Amino acid sequence: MQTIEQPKSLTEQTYDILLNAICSGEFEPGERLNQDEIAASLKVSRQPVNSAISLLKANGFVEDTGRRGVVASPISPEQFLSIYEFRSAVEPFAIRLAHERKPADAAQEAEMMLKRGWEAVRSNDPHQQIAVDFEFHEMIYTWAGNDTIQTTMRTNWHHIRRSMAVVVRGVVSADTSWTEHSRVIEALMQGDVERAEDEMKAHIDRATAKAVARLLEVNAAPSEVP
Amino acid sequence: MQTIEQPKSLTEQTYDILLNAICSGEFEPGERLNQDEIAASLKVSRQPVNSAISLLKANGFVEDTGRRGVVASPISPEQFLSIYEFRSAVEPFAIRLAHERKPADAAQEAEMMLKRGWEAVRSNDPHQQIAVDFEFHEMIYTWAGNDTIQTTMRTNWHHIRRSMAVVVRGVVSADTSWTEHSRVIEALMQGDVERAEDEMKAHIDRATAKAVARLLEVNAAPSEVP
DNA sequence: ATTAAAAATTTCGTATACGAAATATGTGTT
DNA sequence: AACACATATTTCGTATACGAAATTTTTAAT
Repeated sequence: MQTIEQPKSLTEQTYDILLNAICSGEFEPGERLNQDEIAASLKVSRQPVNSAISLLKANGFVEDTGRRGVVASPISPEQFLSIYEFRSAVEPFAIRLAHERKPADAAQEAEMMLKRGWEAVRSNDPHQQIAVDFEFHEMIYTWAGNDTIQTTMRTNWHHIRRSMAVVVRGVVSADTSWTEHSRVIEALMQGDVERAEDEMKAHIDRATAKAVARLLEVNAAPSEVP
Repeated sequence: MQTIEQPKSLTEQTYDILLNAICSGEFEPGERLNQDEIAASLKVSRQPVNSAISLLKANGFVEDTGRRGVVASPISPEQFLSIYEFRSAVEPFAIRLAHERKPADAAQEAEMMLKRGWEAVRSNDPHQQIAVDFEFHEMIYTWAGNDTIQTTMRTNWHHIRRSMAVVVRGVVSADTSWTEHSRVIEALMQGDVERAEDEMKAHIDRATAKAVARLLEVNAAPSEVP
């Protein structure tokens, strides 16, 4: 399943840079992406920029407007919710698989991860918190040994990250999140799959609830008129 | 969530054509994709071909070889299994959502779909059977009203289709499949979610078992020596 | 006849060029 | 001033061009 490690092409590098720019909010939802400007600022030709934009479009990070060019996709609460809903089924399933397949040193790995999680909480850096949060869940996916889960969730995560960065501006109560992560790991290490699944389900549901609350809060706030 | 309908660009058209060529087995696993040849045969320049290949790479249908260019990805039983495993969690979940959200005319729609399914079985055309099978499941995803499920599954389905066409060569006992589909719908229409979920789970598990059996059968057959 | 090195060819990634459609600017009319 | 229409400019998608790396073919040496 692993591909040969190639030095990244300009197209891929451009994709990574643009994806990050979109997810971090440098491009606001609805903002147009000008190929010439991007090419100039990255000091590449328009060719890799154009290709990268096709990739972004395929993954839903930009979209056509019916006019010229593309814009960073508007963030829809619907999409955000659909991802969380999706996770509420997939994450507990990943736990079940992880229970069956986790490696011998899973406990140590988990301990280190939880430590890093709490460090991130203390750091008060939202970007750091979002990053480590994903690493925690990715660790579970890896234990689950199912490549489809891993690939699928990685793309979804970028969408979540974007919503967090752009709409919610910051992570949603990272401290309670890591308490919940700990509970999941505890149950999993004790071999109690049912409880581990339930804890994960509860974790996702609580995260959803909080995220939705923030979303409504932000949407309720009056937006400036141009 | 729906994007504005644009007349498809050459890049997108090329992507669709190549994806289909790969999934139908016109390009065998491991076979190289020559950009010049493809461009010439489609009567376009190499530019859209190059872009399309980037898209295929991102979705795992072709991969780098460490040498020049890309090849149609080898089909790994692992990937095939990982998709089925994934489905065994997602499909029952889609049923649960569909139960809550299916439209008023779901019953009629289902009836027509089942009818088409049986027609496909009678037709004895594997391509037709694979296509209608997907349509059935896609109908459920649509009822489920979760765009992430729909998008994710569409890509996965191409991978499944490819395995079917290239490795398994034909659909796996389509007739029992539609008996199972009928059972799912019956339970769903009676409002018995639990049973509908179980039937769907059983359906996927049986499909997996059959596909795996075919896979082993094919792999066991001695391959010709060059 | 093998093998090694050199030269020629292929083929990719990326840059540049071009035409068309979309958008912006200007000009004239009322 | 407000609008209609013409003209200029921008910007995209795609074609073509170019340089470099990979691959094949040729040539030369043992």
